[in-house]
Amino acid sequence: MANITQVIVKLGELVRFHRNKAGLTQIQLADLAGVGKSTVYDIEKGKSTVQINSLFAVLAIMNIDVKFSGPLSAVFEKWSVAQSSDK
Amino acid sequence: MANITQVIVKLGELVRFHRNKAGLTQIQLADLAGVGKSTVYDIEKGKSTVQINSLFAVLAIMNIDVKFSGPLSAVFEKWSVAQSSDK
DNA sequence: TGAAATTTACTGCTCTAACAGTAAAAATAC
DNA sequence: GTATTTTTACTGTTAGAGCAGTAAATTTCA
Repeated sequence: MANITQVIVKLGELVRFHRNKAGLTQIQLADLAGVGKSTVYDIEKGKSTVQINSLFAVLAIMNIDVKFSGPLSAVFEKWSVAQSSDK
Repeated sequence: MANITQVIVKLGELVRFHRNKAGLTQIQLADLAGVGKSTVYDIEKGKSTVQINSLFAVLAIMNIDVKFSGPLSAVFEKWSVAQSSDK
């Protein structure tokens, strides 16, 4: 699953699946997420140029969690908390 | 970590952290990812309107994995494979 | 089957993301 | 300390995302 396009398409399918199970229409989800109906359609269709705020707004409504993990995630997490306690 | 803005800001910090550890400048990363230098800057700054293809291209270079998980992810996975074996 | 609801696929319009270029600010190296 | 690199923060331009409206295609359901 390296290909970016495939990830986005799969993500769209995941959104649609959750929306259907939730019994929502695209328009209803769009209204809830505060985006246009075309945007929901684009996301489900796997359009790669949607903006992350639109995507994340939709994901939040569907309770779909996003997790990013790099090879240095653990190190970053420690560094991150150290940063916030700096003066 | 519910707030979308916070997630995006944190993501930008994660990218910057990985980039620094990799010893790359923003321009080098931008060239590798095939995006403009401003886009890398925007991502690291936590701009919420970057497009997912730009973001994912950068994440791929940094070997940062993206995982989406909703309450129905397991069900979706089964449904997904069932779909692909349909005629 | 046929009617209603939903999705798909267009439309034009507006707004802005992406971009390279540049310059100032900050960080790093010497 | 100064010079160099890098980052930050602007610019104007261009391409296209977002959007509501609409209509056709599809699905749902009685």
